[in-house]
Amino acid sequence: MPTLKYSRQREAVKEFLASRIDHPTADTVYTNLREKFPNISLGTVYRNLSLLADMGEIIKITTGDGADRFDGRITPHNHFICRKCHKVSDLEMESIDSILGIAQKNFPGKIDSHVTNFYGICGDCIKKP
Amino acid sequence: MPTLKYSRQREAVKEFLASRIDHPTADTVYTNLREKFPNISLGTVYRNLSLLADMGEIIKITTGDGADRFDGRITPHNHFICRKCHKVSDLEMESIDSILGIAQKNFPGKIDSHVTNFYGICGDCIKKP
DNA sequence: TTCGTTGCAAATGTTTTGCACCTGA
DNA sequence: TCAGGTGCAAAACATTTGCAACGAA
Repeated sequence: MPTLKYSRQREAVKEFLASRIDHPTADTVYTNLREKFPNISLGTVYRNLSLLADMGEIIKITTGDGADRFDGRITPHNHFICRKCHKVSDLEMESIDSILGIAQKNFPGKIDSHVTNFYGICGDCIKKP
Repeated sequence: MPTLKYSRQREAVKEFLASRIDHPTADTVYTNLREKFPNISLGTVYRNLSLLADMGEIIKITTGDGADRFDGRITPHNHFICRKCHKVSDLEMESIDSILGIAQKNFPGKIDSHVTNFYGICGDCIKKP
């Protein structure tokens, strides 16, 4: 692996994600960064998102519903995806990492992590008709 | 929603998935069904996979690693994805649905389900260098 | 100077869709 | 008959990549 070099664009991607509590797609990151870097390209955004995710400085969220989303919050937490408005929310909940032990029983490989996404109707959508 | 009509192709898609314990992609389904239906199109395969998944007769698995996969087994279970060979396996484990209650605490919406994928190194890859 | 990074555009891989024809009920 | 299903090809998306120019160390 090559040594990373500083880049304004990469810093801006990270900073932008840290400033948001929603979970932007690559395209949203791109659109917003264009204000500060009018010439930034989508390829650069994808390259940096991928690098940052590999380094563990951001989290990539795959919902299976359109484009991947990215999260600047890296403390362990889970996500909720609304079936109606497709919004992704952070869940404030106690750790469920004990499910790793449950899954590991009788399994011949080595399980080291899990990704759990919860689904349902979000608080906002419940109120609407 | 329109009334479904019988179709040989849809039956064959369902039957093919029921016959496999791995978790084929749409393209794998397509390639295999071509033996029985030389003119079947990828579009038809996708349309039927999508229909069957909506009806709950098969499960769509999004791993975030290449194409989606499909599972003909619909009894509740979880999946393991190997970081090395990217194989998807069924996990035989006790229910972890109690995490729904944990997630629901302090959450304003209505959580009705979860998808949990486990990651690590599978039994086969552990043996290899 | 060196080598990672960027912008641009083209390419890739996956999935969806428009349309004319076919088929089950 | 008629609404749903199919094959084919084109389109739509999301993401990746080749390359020449740029910029940090």
